[in-house]
Amino acid sequence: MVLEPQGQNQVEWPLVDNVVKSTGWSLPKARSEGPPFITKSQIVKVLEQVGVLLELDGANQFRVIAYQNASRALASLEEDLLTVVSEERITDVKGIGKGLGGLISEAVLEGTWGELPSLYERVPPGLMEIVGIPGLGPKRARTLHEELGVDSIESLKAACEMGHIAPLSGFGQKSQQKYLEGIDLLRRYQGRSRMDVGLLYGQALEDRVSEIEGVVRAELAGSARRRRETIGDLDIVVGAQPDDHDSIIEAILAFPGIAEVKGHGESKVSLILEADMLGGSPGSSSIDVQLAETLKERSSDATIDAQVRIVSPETFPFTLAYFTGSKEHNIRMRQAAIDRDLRLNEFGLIPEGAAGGAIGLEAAKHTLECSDEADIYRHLGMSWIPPEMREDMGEIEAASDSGSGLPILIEPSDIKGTLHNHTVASDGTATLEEMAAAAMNLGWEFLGIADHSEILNIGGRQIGVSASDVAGQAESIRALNEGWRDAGTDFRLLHGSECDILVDGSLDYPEEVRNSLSHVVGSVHALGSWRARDEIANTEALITAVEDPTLTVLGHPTGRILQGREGFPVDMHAVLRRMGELNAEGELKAVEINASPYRLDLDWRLCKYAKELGVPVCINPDAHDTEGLRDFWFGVQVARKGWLSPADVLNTRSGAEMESLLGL
DNA sequence: GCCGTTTTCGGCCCGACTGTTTTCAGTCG
Repeated sequence: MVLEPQGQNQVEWPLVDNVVKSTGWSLPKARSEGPPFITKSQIVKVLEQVGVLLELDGANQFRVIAYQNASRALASLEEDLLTVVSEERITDVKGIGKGLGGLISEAVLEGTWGELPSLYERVPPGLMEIVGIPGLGPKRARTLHEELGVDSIESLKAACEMGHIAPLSGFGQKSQQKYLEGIDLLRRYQGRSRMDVGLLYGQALEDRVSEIEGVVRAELAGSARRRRETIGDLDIVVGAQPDDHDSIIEAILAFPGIAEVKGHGESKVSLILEADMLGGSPGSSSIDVQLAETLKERSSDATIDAQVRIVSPETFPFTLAYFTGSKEHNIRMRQAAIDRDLRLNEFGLIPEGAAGGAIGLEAAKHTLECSDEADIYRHLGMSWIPPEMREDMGEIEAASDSGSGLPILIEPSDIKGTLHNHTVASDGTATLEEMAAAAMNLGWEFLGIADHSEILNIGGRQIGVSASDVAGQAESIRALNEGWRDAGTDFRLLHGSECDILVDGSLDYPEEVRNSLSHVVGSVHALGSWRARDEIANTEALITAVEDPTLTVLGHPTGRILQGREGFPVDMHAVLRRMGELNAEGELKAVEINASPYRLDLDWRLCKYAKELGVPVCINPDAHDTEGLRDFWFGVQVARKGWLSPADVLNTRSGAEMESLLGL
C-alpha cells in the first residue's frame, strides 16, 4: 500500500497542544474561487465580532443585539447558504432583514464586506481583549481608550499601576484594583470548564449544600444543568425558609475547598472552588460513583466560580427556571408571559393587573402559585421542557399546546454497547478481555473494537494496527465470541477499525482489509493538513469518505478539542445531507457523537438536523482504557441536548440487532 | 438593525449588584 508521507498524518496530540492565541479579530479573506467567496461559518463569526465592535464603537445597543441575533440565526440555518442567497431568500430568515441580508449576500457572492473594514480599523484590537476583564464592559473600555489611550491589556495594566484610572469620573480606587486583579485572573484562568469538570464540582457543591440543616431543596442550575459542552460558572439554587437563610450561608462559607469568597449578601454567595471541594463521597450525584472517581484524578488542579442563591421554597421553581436559562430561552418565556399579560422573573409569574407598579419581590407577592417548573410552563401553555433543550432552538414552539410536541429523550440506560474503543493493539491500555469484561459490567450486549489503522503514528511512533495484524485480532475476537456463545452469554465483540480518512477522502487499509471488518469508523487525524485547507475542500473530502461503501461511522467529525483547538473547517450540514441520502438508499452511515468530554463532537447543535435527515447517531466513548467506557454518559447528555430519542441512536439496538444491521 | 393579524414607527426582557454616586450608569446573567 502507498503510505502518506509521515508528516501528513502526524497527530496533533490534544492535551500537549500549545494553544496559540491569535486575536482572530479580522475579516476573513475571500476564497480565490467562488461563489461562495466567504462561507457561512466565517460570516457567523464576523457577525458575532461585529456585535462586540459596535458596542466598543458606541453603537445603539439594539443594533448590537441585532447583529448577535443574526449570527445565531445564521448559525442554525440548515440549508446551503449559497442557495439561499442566490434565490434571494436570505431575508426570510428570522432575524436577518434588508441590511444584514445585503451584507451576507455581498460576502457570499462578491467576497467583500461592505462598510465593515472601516469599523474593524476604527476599533483597536486590544479593546476586544479588555472587555474580557470582569467588571469592565464596552462603555468603560471606550472611556478608558478616549481618556487615557488604553488600547491593550498591557496599557491598561500600566494605567492601573500608575493610578491613572481612579481619578476618572465614574471610576475609582476599587475599579482600578479590580482591573489589576482581573488582568491577573484572565492570565491564569481560561474562563470555562469542560462539562465533566464542571459537573463534578457542581454536583459536589449541590450534595454538600443539600446536607445543610434547613435546606428544603438545592439544585444545580445554569449551563451545567443544561449540559453545555463547557460550563462557565456554577449556579446552585437553594430553597429554604427565610429564617434559615443566614445559618445556611454561614454553613456554606465554612465548606472545604473554597479558594476565595468573592462576595456574599442575604440571598447570594459567590465563591471560587478548588479541588478540596471534591472530597467525601459523591452522594446522590447523577454522575455515577466510578465515573466521579475517574474525573477527580483528571481535574485535581481545576478551579471554578460558583454562585449560590437562596430563596424561599415557594419562590424556588421560578428561581431555578430563571437561573437555568438559557438567556435566549428566558427571553422567549418572558415574551410568552407578556402575551398573557403576565410578568415572569426569578421571583414569580405575576399578573400585570395585580402587581400594579410594584417590582421585584414586592410584585412577586401577587404571583400565580407554581409548585414546580412544570406549573410555570403550564401557565404559559406549554409542557415542561427538559433543561438540556432550553436553548431557543425550537423547543418553545414544540412544547406549546399547539406545537408538535417534545421528543422523549434518550437515557444512559438505553445504550446497549458502543462501536469505537481501543485496546493495547493500538494506543489503548487494556486487552480485549479486559475491555469486554468492563462492557459487560455496564450491562452492555456488545462492544465494538476500533483500534487505529496502520497509517497512524504519533511523533513518529507507529500506533496503528498493521494490515497484516488485523487478521490476528479477528481470530482473537472470534474465539472470545465463541466462548460467550457456548456459555450462553448475550455478549459479543464487534471487530471494527478506526480507519484514518486521508487528505483526499480515501480510507486507510486496502479495501479487502476493510471489507473483512464488521464496521469501519472513519476519522480524520492529520488535523494540520485539514485545518490548512478551506471549508469546501474539506467538505468534499469528507463526503468522499462517507461515500466509501466500507465506512459505517463518521468518527469525531470535526476533530475539535474543547478549549484546546478548533476543528477543521467543514460544512457539516452538507456532509450530513449526503449521509442522509445514502441512508435513504439503504446504506448504514452513522455519525458519531464522540463522548469523550474533551471532544463532544458531533456538536449538539447538529444532532437534530442529523435526526431530521434520517442519519443515525452513534454515541461512542472512544475509550482507551476500561474506565474510559464510562464517558459514554457524556455522549448521552449531548444527544439529549440535540433532541435525540432512543430510536435516533444506533447503539440503543440490542447486540443481536446490531449484528444483523452490520450484516454479520 | 429587526420587526409587525392593534404598529412601517417605536419599540426591543428584566432585575441585582457594584461602585460610584447623592440618584445612577455600567455590568452581569
